[in-house]
Amino acid sequence: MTEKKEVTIYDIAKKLNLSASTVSRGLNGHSDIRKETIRKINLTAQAMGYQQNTFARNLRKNRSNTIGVILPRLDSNFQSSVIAGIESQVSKNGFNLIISQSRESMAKEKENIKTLFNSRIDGLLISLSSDTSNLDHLSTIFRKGIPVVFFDRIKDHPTCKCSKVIIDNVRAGFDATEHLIEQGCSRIVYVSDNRLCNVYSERLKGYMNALEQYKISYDPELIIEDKLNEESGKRTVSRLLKMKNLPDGIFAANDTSAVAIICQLKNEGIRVPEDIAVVGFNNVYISRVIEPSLTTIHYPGMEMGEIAAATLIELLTTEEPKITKTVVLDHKLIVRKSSLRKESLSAPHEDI
Amino acid sequence: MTEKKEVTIYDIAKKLNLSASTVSRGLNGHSDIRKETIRKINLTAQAMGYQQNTFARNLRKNRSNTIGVILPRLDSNFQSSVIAGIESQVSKNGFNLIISQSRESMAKEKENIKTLFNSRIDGLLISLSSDTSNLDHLSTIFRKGIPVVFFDRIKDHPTCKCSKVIIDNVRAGFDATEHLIEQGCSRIVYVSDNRLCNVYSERLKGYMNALEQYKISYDPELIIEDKLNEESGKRTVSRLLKMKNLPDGIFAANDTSAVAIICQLKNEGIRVPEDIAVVGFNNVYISRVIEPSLTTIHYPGMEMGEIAAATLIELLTTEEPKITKTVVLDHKLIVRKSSLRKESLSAPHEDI
DNA sequence: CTGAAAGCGCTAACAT
DNA sequence: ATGTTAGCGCTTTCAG
Repeated sequence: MTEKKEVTIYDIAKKLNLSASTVSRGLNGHSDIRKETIRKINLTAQAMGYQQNTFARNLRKNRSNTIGVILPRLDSNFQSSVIAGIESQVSKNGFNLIISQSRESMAKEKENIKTLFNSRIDGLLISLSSDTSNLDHLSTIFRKGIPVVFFDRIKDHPTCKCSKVIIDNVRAGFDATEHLIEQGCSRIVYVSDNRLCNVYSERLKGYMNALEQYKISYDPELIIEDKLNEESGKRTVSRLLKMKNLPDGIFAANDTSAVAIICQLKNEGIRVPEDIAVVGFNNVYISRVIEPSLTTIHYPGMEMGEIAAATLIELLTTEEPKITKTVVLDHKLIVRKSSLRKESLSAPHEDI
Repeated sequence: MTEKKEVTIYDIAKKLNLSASTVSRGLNGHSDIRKETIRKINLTAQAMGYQQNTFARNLRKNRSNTIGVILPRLDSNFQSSVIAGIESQVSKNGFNLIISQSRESMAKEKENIKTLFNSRIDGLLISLSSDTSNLDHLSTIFRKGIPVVFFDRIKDHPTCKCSKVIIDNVRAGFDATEHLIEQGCSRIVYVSDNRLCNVYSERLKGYMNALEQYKISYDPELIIEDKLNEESGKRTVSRLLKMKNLPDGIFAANDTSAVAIICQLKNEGIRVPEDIAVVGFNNVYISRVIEPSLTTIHYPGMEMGEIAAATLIELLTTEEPKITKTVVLDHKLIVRKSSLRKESLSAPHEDI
């Protein structure tokens, strides 16, 4: 209830007839303190209820021991599994974590970066917002030499090379589109958010590659760009309905939009997959709940988080020279009912 | 790229021929510095790229200017809207935020508290995990006199009174159950997580009240306790199927479990709402997507977060005596298809 | 209205 | 293997 005076290393030192520096070294397990002394120090620290003052430590060491994370949204199965992966690595290595979300806005991302910079993070993990057009807002971070690892939504900086953890979005886009083609679709719509964002432009590229490989002509009308959220489904479907030739397949660059689109198609009396087959991206929980269940691309969020964090921590804990790397994780097409028009070809599977 | 020396208040002082203390005061808008001097200080601080060193400031003031948040999960529409509300208040008032999740585990919650305590948070916002049986793990927080505000999942402490932001769960449980009764259900199952948690025990109480008011006899077999997640739906349904009398209504204490239950009921060939009507709780997005759409209880997460944060900040910024309060927000029954057996009585509405 | 000086708690040369 | 000393950058009495 009352704010007692905090126990400091001086209090411990006095009690043990040692100097503060010895106590400090002991507490940090410094190698040139006697084992026995270390034991005594830890014991009395414990007994006296000593709690390290991180402000003093950070002030002195000019390090915060904290890693910042910025990602587009927290309320997503996928992104929160990334967080879980990050957290496990970060706490295992004794770092702290500050998490912030950009809500798909570059302006908010800029604010987040400012806040994290002012908190003096030692390193940054970031997955960019969909409308982030450049990395200028990271300049303070780069200028101060704070290591950055990108995951999922990345962008290259002209001069500052950073490590990245990604999937092969071109290949994934190809796989999704190819699957629709194999299911007999030939007028396939691609729905994405801002193509400034690598994941959307690369999935588009994969889509184009598939069309090309299967000799399907490309119709620019079929490329739709909107927010990929719950509200955009209606808009997208109404655009589709206005086309003279109705499409027979939709590849949506995330599950949320695929689900919203399916809901709206059903409202309009259009059958999925018979009239239009749909494929999403991310394999979030709702993709199994919707009817028909959603065919989608799965990739491992937790693992992505773990690897990104481990990569950053390595950068933070090893000596120079900083060597950067790009890790590409595997993805996988999960076939469910929303795209299955030829049951014979491939049975739906629910293994993930 | 290079780690330049940071600009300090001494650098500013030197440039302006002032003392560091004047600069410090000026930067903090202290009232007894001349307006003109303040302006000059701010201008040159800006020009020199001065960034306050929070470690030094915190060390000196023995305050972190940081608020800690602990909640059960981040990957939930509801809880992330609470976060959004918290964030808006916190940043508006110049505090920082550390967010952590307990993943419905008291052990994890204990760790979170330890971490936040070591980060020397000035105040704590917490929604308890479902299996938190007591507040012993908060003792360090209470002992140091750190203000705590509970929201949603609360528990009373024998001696330390705290402010709370909640809904009337008894009433909400009553409303949900009454609705099922009005729809002709008489064997109504109540599905919840751990009843140590106020929200679940109170919703049960509301359920009991409704049964009593409508003279429906209470059958303890119909009270089911499990985790309320995606996996538990199967278990719950298989328990129901083993009953000699199949129930005709289910009140699930959250939407996730209601959805999982509906999916499994459908798998088993049981019709919703004809055979069994279902009501959930929270009004998350998926409740609108599932077929049939889910009747549920809505309550305002964002507002809950805003009020909780504002309450804490008031505690932090005003002088003693600390006066605590309890804010009860309104909830609302959203009727959708999963419970509608008598269309005449009340049409489904989708206004939220 | 402004300045001088002390000190928050810790770590790291530099001694011994 | 341990002690001495200085200083990280800031705020805040106390003094003018």
